[in-house]
Amino acid sequence: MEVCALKYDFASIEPKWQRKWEDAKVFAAADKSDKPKFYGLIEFPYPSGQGLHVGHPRPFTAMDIVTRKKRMDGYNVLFPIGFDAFGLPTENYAIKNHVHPAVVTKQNIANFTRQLKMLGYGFDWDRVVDTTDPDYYKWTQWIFLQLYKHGLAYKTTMPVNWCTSCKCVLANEEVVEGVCERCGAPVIRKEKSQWMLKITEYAQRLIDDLDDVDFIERVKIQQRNWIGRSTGAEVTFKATTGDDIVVFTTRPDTLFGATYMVLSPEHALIKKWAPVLKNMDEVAAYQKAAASKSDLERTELNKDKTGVCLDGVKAVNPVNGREIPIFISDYVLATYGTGAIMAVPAHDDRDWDFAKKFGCEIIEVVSGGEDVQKAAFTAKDDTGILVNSEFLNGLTVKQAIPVITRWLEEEGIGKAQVNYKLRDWVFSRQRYWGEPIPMVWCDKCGWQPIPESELPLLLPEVESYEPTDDGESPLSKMTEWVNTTCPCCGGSARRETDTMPQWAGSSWYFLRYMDPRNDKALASKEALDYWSPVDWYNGGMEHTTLHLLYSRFWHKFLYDIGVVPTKEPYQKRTSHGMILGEGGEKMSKSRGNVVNPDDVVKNYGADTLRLYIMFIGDFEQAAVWSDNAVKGCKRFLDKVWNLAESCDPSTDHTPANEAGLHKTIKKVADDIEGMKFNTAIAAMMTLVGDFQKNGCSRGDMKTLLTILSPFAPHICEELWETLGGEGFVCQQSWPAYDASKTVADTVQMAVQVNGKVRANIVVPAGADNAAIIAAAQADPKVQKFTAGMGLVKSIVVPGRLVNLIVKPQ
RNA sequence: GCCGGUGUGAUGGAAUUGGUAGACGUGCUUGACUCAAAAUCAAGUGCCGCGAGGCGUGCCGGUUCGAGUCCGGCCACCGGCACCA
Repeated sequence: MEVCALKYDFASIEPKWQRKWEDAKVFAAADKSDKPKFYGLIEFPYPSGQGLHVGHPRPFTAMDIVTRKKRMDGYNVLFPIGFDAFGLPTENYAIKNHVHPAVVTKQNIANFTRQLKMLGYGFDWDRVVDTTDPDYYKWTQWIFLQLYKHGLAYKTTMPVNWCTSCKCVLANEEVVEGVCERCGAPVIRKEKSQWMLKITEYAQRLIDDLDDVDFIERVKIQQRNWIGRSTGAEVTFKATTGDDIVVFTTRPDTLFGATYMVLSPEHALIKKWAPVLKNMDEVAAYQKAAASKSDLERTELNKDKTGVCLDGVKAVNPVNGREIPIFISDYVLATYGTGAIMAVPAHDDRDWDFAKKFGCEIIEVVSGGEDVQKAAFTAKDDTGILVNSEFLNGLTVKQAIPVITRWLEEEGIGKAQVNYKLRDWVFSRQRYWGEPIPMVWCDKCGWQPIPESELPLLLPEVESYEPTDDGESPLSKMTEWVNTTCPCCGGSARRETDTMPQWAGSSWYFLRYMDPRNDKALASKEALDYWSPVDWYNGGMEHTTLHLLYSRFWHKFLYDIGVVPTKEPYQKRTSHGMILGEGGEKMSKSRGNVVNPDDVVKNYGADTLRLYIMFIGDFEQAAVWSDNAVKGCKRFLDKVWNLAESCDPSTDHTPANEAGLHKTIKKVADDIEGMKFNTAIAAMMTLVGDFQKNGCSRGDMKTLLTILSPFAPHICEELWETLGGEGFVCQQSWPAYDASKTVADTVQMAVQVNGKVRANIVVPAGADNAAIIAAAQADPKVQKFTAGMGLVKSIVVPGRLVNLIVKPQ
């Protein structure tokens, strides 16, 4: 990166104003104010050892611009920052370098703080939170206890991801395409006892309340898909052993076409049936094979259906009394619905594949498709008509579903049912660097929460941060910490040694900002009432189904127990595109295309970096970093600097600039609100071009500095001071926009003949259509195309164009 | 397979939502300044054509006085989910 000749000394100007802002506390939010409040939020960063990369400044600068504008509009603004500092990379670094993770975290936060201040963000630095601070995680633990007390936290044995090489449990996010993210070894499922949070209890509300918030549509869609609601029916089949087999189906209308059943390999009935199954050896072998399969083997790589038919038990189809075979197969998941299905091969692709392989009967019950012996007919709309289904015959699919559902209810063999793909949240990690789960196991009393008065439950010092060979948390080796007394009976008991996942601290941090030093509550009622909800939250799409969903869940719970005043935490959610390295690839150390903000600031200054990162393209789309294009923004700031030096101090008014100035005031304001930062900057570049042509007054310049200041705050403060402006430019009011000032005397209009542009004419503003058409027809270039033709029709779009439709006479 | 998104000059991207396609930036060309270079300033820059003019927003068709924008049918790339019954 080459260094341009210095036009202005950003290296001394920028720190100067950062110091002045901090000394004057211009960005501190007031706890009480007559002004309306505005709470702008960005996702707090994970303080990694690498420091900020250029991906961070995109959302940060955007929200900094928005909040600086809101202050100028007269709002009491809360724009906070903090650090989401628990997590694996820090722990791994600590293991490798034999440093305490807390020490590493402290260093990293210091470096991030330096970089964030270097970029001139208007954060309220008095409200910084750090999720690893005991004064903070005390309340994370407190929320967990409330969840437990309300029956939303429970411990259960369930299959988890297990890395065969690291011998440790992995979070879903740590499993990439079926292998361990760290070592590349295959990941299998292993039964382990885990703390779980009942997010599923909130599934419907998490869908419904999306209607009340202003989230960009793709976020809503992705959340709805992730929760995955489907409606259908539960139907009970009788087995020949007398047992009930309950299935979930979205297509109860196809019940007459159910020719076999499939249970997941883990289904509880199989154990019960073991004595009567003639091929139990084969069944057990299949179960074992399925259990040791990785997710990858079980899904993507394994399109071929496998399974075993149970020999000795059959099921009875309740609608027609027919005996049908029962299989086990791993294409039926234990964790969805009831873990059992009725198979309708004529109208389900998966069942059809299975039926073909295992020779099951395929009976058409919905007509309207191709031959069901050749392919399944799956249309759910009104194109299909029920056949071979007795009392359903002749109905469409849509009509048949309520009829059969009512029938099932009347017969007592089924009911309408809703299912969700969303699973409960696995909340345990066998790791050191996380919040200890404040629970105690007593052999007599079972799991007991520790008393709230004992919070925070501090993370103890340990010798080694590595998980044990059998995948237990490092805390399990701390016998003097683990061994404790039962809060219930006073007998000896053991502490939970698992810690919380990284998502815990980030699920409520925005509440702590409202009242960050409170030691009586996670935040005071007054602060929560005043600041809630977050007015505008911008963050990455990658957090849509994890952080964003988790924090909405916790917030709804806190609302239910009367802690927070709103059902939803965030009123508005937007999302930015990624910054890619040169060549259009993701920035990564291995590709060597990482851009360090420190270098850019050193060479061009923070204002140039801020401006460029906002000018780079559509905020919501991915954008490719270009060292070259940064220069354009530097040149623009140099021009602004030169103009301020050469502007006419004797006047505050230049008639030639008036219309452009007012148009730009409006354009920039609208574009900030609509996150179209790139076109806002383009408009200011155009205005500066006009200033260069027309000359400009000191007043013109001061107005420009005011609207440019949210984008490039340091240079604007400096020039504001030079031009004799009062106070800080960032504390000025946004300039008033006067629409009447933008009206010109004449307008240019395009003239089309038969839809093609042939000329441009200038007409007085407000000319009537007849005059415009006459002027158009009088233009020599137009006459060339209308000579000898008759005017059939004319269309006038005021201020834009006139279209003459002509035909040979 | 399902759900989203995107496709416009050499290039990053604009286009008041149906009204002059290519704003603004980069790059490139030419000129000024300079011994020279950088920086800066000025002019030019979608394609074909000397010109008049013609052609152009992934492809094919449609609606309209008028389509990048709307409708129908394809193609390509990106992101998310994925045996969810």
